[in-house]
Amino acid sequence: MAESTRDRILGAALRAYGTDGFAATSLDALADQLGIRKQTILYYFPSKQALFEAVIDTAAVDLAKVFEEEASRGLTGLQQVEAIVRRVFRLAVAQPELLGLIREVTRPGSLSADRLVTQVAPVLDRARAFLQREMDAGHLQRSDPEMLLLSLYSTVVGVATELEVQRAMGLPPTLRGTLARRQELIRFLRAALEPS
Amino acid sequence: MAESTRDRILGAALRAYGTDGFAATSLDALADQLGIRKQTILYYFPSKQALFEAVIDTAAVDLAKVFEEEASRGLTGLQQVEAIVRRVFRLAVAQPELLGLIREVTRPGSLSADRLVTQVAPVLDRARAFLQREMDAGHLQRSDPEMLLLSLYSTVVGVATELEVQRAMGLPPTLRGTLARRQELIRFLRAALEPS
DNA sequence: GCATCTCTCTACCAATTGGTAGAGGAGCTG
DNA sequence: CAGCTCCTCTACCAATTGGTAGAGAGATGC
Repeated sequence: MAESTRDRILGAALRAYGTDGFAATSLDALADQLGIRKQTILYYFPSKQALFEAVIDTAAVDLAKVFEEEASRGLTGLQQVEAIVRRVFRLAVAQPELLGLIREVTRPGSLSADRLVTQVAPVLDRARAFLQREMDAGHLQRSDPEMLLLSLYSTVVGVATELEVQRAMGLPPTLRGTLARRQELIRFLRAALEPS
Repeated sequence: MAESTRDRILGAALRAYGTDGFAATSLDALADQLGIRKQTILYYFPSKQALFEAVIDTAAVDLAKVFEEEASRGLTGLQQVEAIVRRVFRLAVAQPELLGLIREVTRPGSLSADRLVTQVAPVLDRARAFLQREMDAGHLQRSDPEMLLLSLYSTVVGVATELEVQRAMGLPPTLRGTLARRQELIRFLRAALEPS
């Protein structure tokens, strides 16, 4: 069965909001892109805001699934961290708009941040518990797991999504360049996390 | 002498663009905020886009000055890195909209990224040279300076600006919380950069 | 065959958008 | 005083915005 209209709208909206941002994307532009009328969008989603929230919800589910999947392999210490980093990079290449949406939603003062955040909270809890456990087991250098998690988040998402900054530094936006960056990031993280 | 109208406009625009984003900020809203008419803004800046570019230009100058100032103290290795981190955090507290603007401008696919980026390029060059030099001198763990710089950038700016993610993790957005985060980040970076 | 439900459309609308044209006041210069 | 520049304003405008009302087409159920 072909993709339903509703799903096509959600997909296009995710791409647009995750790339150009919510405010910069009009319903008309979205509809044009899909070859439908704006009123069709408003049939499925009662308002632009409601569409945004639906996009966030589906993105949250997708993200949670990705991480849940990657975390349930039972790896330990740095191996698990590396696996997650690789997964995030795969996501950044395959679905950059998903990480772009996170960036959009987590803008300081965002009203919709809670919506994403409460749905991803279990993933964060799990991650924090993992870090704590691995520190206790001596597999990772000991520090505050909450703040370490924040540092990890910033570093990984930043390196995976800061394409313009990378261009500014003269780093090529090619697949090969991305993989090199991933490799270097893993080295950086290993140095920071390996128990001394 | 009181602040000129032009400067007041630039200041309000920086705050608005750096917080709500370019697309979400109308000239009318900006004018209301300043107690003037939109046409006064258009007298000083021929278009909304031109205003944005002027904001970027002044922000670039400010940013370059901040880093230039902090880099000219002749510190070495981790001390210099720490000093910069502290400075970025001071900026994040005193002028969050400046870092917010960076975030806005460096959005993937941004058309104005070049404008900021070419002006800050000398700072990046200097930073890269510094890292290279310090690695050669054995003050920092050896790695690719370009990619290390990207990791550093992502981590520092992320930890300093990802307020919503921090709230999501239950980290308090207080000054004390921010300082604790800075401290933890420095520890993280020290672990990653200290020569073994 | 008829009614109902689901979906997409045309036709509008009021509000807001960025931008133009030009009036008019304040202050300086001759 | 006359003329000029600098600045801020009022008065508009066309285009775009998110959203409403409701027609019509196709499938489904009785």
